[in-house]
Amino acid sequence: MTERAAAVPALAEAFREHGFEGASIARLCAATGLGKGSLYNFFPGGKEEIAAAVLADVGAWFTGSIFEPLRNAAPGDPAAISAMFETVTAYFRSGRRVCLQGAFALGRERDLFAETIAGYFERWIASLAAALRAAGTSEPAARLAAVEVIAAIQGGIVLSRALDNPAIFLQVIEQSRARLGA
Amino acid sequence: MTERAAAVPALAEAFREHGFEGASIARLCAATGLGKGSLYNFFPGGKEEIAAAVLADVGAWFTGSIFEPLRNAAPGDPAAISAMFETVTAYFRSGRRVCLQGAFALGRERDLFAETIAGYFERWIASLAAALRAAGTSEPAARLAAVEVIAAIQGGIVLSRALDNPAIFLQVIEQSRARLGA
DNA sequence: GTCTATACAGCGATAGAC
DNA sequence: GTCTATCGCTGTATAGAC
Repeated sequence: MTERAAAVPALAEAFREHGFEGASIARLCAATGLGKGSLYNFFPGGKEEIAAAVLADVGAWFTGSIFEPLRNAAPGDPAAISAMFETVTAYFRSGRRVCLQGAFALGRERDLFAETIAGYFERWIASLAAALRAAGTSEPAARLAAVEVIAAIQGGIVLSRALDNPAIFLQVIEQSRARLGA
Repeated sequence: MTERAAAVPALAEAFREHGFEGASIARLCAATGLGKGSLYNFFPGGKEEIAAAVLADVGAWFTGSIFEPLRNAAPGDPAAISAMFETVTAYFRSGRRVCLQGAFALGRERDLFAETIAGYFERWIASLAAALRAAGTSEPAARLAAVEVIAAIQGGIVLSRALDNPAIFLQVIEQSRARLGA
């Protein structure tokens, strides 16, 4: 693993905590332990390239840990969907941890990374819809349900952070899970 | 007092479009047509006082236009809940317009305005739950459903902006509405 | 009360020593 | 490659003229 790749998780966390604008180069250096020289050596494109690398890394993690397992769901078995809820709950720390793509979607940064953000959610929707079809849901209903569940997850993060109460996130997850019979 | 209050809607829109950090004093001046001198005259506390005034104004609008109508819901009649969905859809422009309290909840600004943000969502949850009870939902189920619906609205904004597709917001609204029988 | 000028800190980014 | 120094700019906020 290159040093560049090794720094990405810490960079991601800094963006999650401070947002795109709030994550200054100085803070990114502090978060990684790298000097400005090293950071610009790894990411000549500066902050925008750093954020792009972070989004790509997070997207790859979701693909491997969530989207692909959903696509490989066994017919008639909701286990893959149930696993998604557990993985998502752990990843977002019951709503304490922000979804980078979701947070960026609410700000000006959305325009900078529009395709990346849209692709992330499109892949999530498509793979969850595929798992729902495998579990027995009809074609049009599967995509509608997938959109509803992912919106619930995003809203659960917003609401649990707003109320500073992770139980809200867990409640929303359980409601979605029950709705899907997973 | 009057001129100060008159500037607040434009200030709110600037915060919605640029976020708390991105809404610089210069941009707030441009958005209102006021000079820096006037802005600091109206809001001696600077940006933080401006944002607080904006949050208070938005909160008051929601109280009068959404929370109170929900609380005044006629027993057995879901019309007030139905009206909420329509008002919310218009206010958030089918997800094109960001929820200030929701967006702030995802960033560092949350800590600055924690009580205000929490109060906004608490009042929304409580008044929607009251309307659901009036419409015939049992006590514990009403609050659970209220949380779920408000999370869906917030997530619908995130998702429709991420996919740059207002139809996503409208779909989520319709699903919530159908679920509540409104 | 509103303007312009300005103070001072922090920003992203670059240059040059090593 | 990594450091420090620094550039040019913009940020918030204030001071003082009018």
